[in-house]
Amino acid sequence: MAAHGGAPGAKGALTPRAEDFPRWYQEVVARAEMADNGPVRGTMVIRPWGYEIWERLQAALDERIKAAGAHNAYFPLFIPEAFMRLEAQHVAGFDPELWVVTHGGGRELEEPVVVRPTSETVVNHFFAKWVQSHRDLPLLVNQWCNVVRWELRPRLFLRTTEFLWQEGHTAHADEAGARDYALRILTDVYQDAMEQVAAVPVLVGHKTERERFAGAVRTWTCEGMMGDGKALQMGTSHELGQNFAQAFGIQYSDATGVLRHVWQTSWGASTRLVGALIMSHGDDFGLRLPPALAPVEVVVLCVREDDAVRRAASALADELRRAGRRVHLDDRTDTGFGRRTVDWELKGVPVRVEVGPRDLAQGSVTVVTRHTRTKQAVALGGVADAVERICGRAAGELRAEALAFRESRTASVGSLEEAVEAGASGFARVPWKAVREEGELQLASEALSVRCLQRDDGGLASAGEADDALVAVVGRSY
RNA sequence: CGGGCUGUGGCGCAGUUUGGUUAGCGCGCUGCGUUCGGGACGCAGAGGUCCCCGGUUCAAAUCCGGGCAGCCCGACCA
Repeated sequence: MAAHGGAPGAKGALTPRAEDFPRWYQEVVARAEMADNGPVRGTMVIRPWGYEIWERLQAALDERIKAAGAHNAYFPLFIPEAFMRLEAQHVAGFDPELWVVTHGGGRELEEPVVVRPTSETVVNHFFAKWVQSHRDLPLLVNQWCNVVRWELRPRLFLRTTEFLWQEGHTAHADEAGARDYALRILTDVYQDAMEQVAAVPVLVGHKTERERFAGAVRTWTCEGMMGDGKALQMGTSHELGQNFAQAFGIQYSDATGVLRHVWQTSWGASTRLVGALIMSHGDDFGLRLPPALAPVEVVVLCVREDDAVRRAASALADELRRAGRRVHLDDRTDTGFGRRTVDWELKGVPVRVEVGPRDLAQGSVTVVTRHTRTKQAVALGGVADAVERICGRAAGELRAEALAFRESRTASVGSLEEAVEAGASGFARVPWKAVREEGELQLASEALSVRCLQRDDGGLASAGEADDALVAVVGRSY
């Protein structure tokens, strides 16, 4: 680690990741002031530091979703229970997770109302109304909202009863149109935002029948590896075929006047991504944020109470702001220097500029890079450049580190037995032929699952390509 | 829903076995002062239905009965 590391084992330090990863995670969430448990079991209060990170992720996704041609809309929280029952697999998939409102206005409702676990059904109810002609297609809609699902074992950001997400719903004239769009969302929206913005490398592929979304014909997924070697599903894009179109009667007249059912997709990514960020990049000192997602990119810290220090720090903060950075000036005099540095480190602020009398005597300041925890003396005139350089490199370095970690924990094997062994600490790449449905059952008994199927070179299967030629990525998961 | 464990200031815990004054400790919080180059220190404070209900007893955080809640591990999920 860095030569200037904090006192190891200092009271109040985080539990080391290697000692107890889940505990480390909880402590980071609490002490970086990202979230709290809500009063109703499984609910989550997202605090400003966590929410601002989400807002930046959201902006990155929203921008890409719009670039893919979809428009935002909003559908209601409440869904008639009858809607949920229209598509058989969908019902079966979600039934155990539903929250149902039975009372309103002090009376029992004649027809219970479901709190949306996803909006598939309401959206399609309206698609049936809006789609009449081939000229109405493709219809590309996205919504940002909360959804609610019964959860047995909640964990902040990763799995909560209520969470925030984006759900896209589209209708296309033909199968290829739907399929291409689902893939476009997977790679151009999800994979790109995760790798380029969140700096989390992901594997892309499709789910096995067992892991597929209820009602989909194919589920595409982005899977990341967290700091403990477990997989996290970070975004999914579904080809729905005509399942919902038939259940909801979504039809259009084609150019020859023939009535046809549409082909559809749906896709979602949630606040779980905040958890992915924590677990991918965090270290024993707390969060490490890629600058693009950091609520504060640079904190300018006065080492001690001193007029010259304060003036210099304030001037530097202004200069950095003018350079377009999100800057916070920490000139608190009621909290010790050590405490303040540790707090900013916990929160993952990418760059710390420490201004003290000793620095100023040299005409310089101390610039600290969070993700490497390295310090350097920088001349006052060169601070903006130094910050620019660090922020420019941080995401790439975090991504490379995460990728190297994933590769160090990934083994290519030939048999199910070997996959079980390798999957315990990371990912096992094993021919799907060696697994299949029977193998999946055995994996489940070892707390493992097939995270996705992909080509040996990491590429996506093409239309009509048999799973037999593909590789299964096996691992533990969240 | 099966197995294990725990409920004590905001958080983490001790005390319960063997009932006994005013229920402690660490962190956090408030005030004052000294501090401040990697989680500072002193002094003075605030903060409690000991999960709930009932029972035993002169006396219950502690013993008994019943309830409730939460955590961890297994079957489902973004």
